[in-house]
Amino acid sequence: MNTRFAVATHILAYLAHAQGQPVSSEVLASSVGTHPVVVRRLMSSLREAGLVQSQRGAGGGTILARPPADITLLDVFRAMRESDPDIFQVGSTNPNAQCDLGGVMQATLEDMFGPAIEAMRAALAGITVAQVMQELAKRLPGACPGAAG
Amino acid sequence: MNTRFAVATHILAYLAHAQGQPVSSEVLASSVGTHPVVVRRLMSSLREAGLVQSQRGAGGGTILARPPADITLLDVFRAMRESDPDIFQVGSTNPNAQCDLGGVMQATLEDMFGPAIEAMRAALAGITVAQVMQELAKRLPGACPGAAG
DNA sequence: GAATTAGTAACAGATTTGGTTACAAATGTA
DNA sequence: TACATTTGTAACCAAATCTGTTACTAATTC
Repeated sequence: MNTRFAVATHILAYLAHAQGQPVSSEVLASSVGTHPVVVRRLMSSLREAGLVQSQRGAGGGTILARPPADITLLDVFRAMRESDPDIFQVGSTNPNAQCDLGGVMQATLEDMFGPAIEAMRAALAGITVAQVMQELAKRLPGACPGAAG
Repeated sequence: MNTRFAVATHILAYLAHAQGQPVSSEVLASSVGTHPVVVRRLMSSLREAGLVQSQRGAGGGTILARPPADITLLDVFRAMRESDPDIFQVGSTNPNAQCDLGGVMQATLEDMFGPAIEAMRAALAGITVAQVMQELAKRLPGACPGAAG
């Protein structure tokens, strides 16, 4: 899900840069360096999460559903988690049934992990797509004529 | 790596509970609910990370290489990362070569992710195996006679 | 020398992932 | 209406990964 998260953020930054102009999956795929269907597949998650809106047909494409400053990396992260719901869920295998250490271990780890996960969430929630776009713009001083990628 | 992390922590808590008595991979596997070879495989990482020491032969097994209070979940996390070095590395696919957005995007995301990762690391570093063991003991009031699992 | 235990290679099965093709549905345009 | 464009989605393949397992070697104790 590394790549999914990176690609999703890439896409959102691109859409932010497009300022409301619909962008096709083909253009996005070209920028990201993947197949348009991969982009559309990923877009499904972003759409379900309410981060983007798509329109079919000629001249169609995808736009941001909210201002870039109102979309945080935590939103993106959550959107990606839809299809991968337990990244941070401490996985238990099939522990000894005679004693309940397995279940207790899982619950314990989840509890002890809690603060770590919360810390990460808080940090992610502090970064917006607008910030990512700005940071990108800083590092790409006109290198890509007319497009974010 | 969810399960690997959980199993590793499970093992370390067990070893902490054993208080210096070597524990065989068979016993650990039984507690975790997996195959002894899986345990030994995982133990390789823990050994390389300097968290445990093993001894072959009759009466052999594995013991903690340090006091449980000196082993944090961050240590465990790092040990697991050995074989999975880029969990937090923002993966780039194969972005458009014409403009360098791909590389810039990766670098940017890594930078913006940095604080989030640091926050998580700090939280993990604040939890020791001794604490996990204590927490487990609290929740297992004598349920498992003579062993942690 | 026998028994026990770790270390490790090798393999099978299941799952996941990314890329691809294919096609239906929607939408704008001539 | 007919056509081109674009999304939505299913299906499939190849590659990678992970877990469990077998098998064997090396080390250590008795």
